[in-house]
Amino acid sequence: MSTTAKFTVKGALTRARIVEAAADLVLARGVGGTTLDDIRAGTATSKSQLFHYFPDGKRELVAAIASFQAERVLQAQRPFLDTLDTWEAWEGWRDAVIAHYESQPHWGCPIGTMASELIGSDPERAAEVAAHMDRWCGYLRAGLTRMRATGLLRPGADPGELALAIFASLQGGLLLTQTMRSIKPLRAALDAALTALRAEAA
Amino acid sequence: MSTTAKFTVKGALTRARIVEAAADLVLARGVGGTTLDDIRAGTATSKSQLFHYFPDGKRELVAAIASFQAERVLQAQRPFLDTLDTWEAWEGWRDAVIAHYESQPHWGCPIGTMASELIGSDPERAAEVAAHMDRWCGYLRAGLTRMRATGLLRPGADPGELALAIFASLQGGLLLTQTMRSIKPLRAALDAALTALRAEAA
DNA sequence: AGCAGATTGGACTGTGCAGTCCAGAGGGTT
DNA sequence: AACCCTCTGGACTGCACAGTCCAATCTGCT
Repeated sequence: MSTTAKFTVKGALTRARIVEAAADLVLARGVGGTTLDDIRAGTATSKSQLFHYFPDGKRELVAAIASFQAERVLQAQRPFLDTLDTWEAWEGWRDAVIAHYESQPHWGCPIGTMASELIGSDPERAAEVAAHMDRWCGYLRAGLTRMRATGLLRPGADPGELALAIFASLQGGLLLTQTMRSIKPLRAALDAALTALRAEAA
Repeated sequence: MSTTAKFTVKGALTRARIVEAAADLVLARGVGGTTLDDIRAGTATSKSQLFHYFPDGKRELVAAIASFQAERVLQAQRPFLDTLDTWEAWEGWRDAVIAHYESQPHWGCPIGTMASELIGSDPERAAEVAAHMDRWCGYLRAGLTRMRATGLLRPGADPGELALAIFASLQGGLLLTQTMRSIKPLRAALDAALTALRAEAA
């Protein structure tokens, strides 16, 4: 995290370049469908660089990609993500999410897709990815908790369950968006999720 | 489909045995994480049998597994799936879905997981899997269409969008159920989806 | 300048995997 | 019995891939 003494500026730059390009490749072809040689070719680097910056090989690279994608996707939801305690913020968030995924060359959620793929082949990496998803879902829950505290949600509402439900709609919508090659499912899913949320209004 | 003249009874049995065992392996470890040797070992068959019954190799086997899993998962939703035109039927369906996935040794949706994994590495197979998902979603839409016709849903409701939203909740709930190793997300997602559906009541 | 460590190139290794092939056993039809 | 087609066993091939290694170059520091 903070022990960055290992690389020079140039090195850190190269490392970042590798992660970013590799992230796109993995997003398009999946973890299993992307080889180190693909990444090597896509970044104009050599095998030794890959293992210089990621001594643990593909595993470590995959973990770095997951962090990078998580950061990117959370960033796309700012500033709404941090202030999901009004109805307006939720609407804004919904629009930001749709706009972000609509703009991506390849549809589908980088995080959810990786989690789903890795869970069967590399549970440890899958757990790391799942942690990013938890963090993400946590923002939703935090907003809902504040909404209940401020009386926007009825006292009996369960922020944890609601956050899970909304997050599930998001992930499922993205899954369908990917398989159907259309943004429609995501939009329908989020609209329905917010409708369900409104049903918990005070 | 109907041209079953290729195999004897014994052969068809062996083939079915392979598909069923392979389906479990793939469900647990993913397509990319399951090798033909794993399947060979798990079914006590030989390499030549695999290619005898699936001349196109792993691709054909994967397609067969997808069909098998689709059939199995649709079957678990009967009889509700065919009569989703009352509120009671939707409640029953919800319970049947949860009960089915709760009883599975490995959580997660066999179909959705395969679709997500294959889309990056084998688009043709992914399209086949997506077709199964469309069929599935079609049952939901058909029920909603009848509900609108009988006046249970308001005339302005869009059965297609609602079906997509509910199906997305289901798939997303299963994705989270898989990563979080708990049935809770699925239950929360389906409850919210049905709440949103009720909001469209006439 | 000269050293040490960071950085890079690319050939090489070992293995795990899908797919091939052939020889042989089983079983049913005449 | 003789025949043929289905079914089965398992060795073998070829390749793709993750990971290793060493030598060369660059960069910052003194």
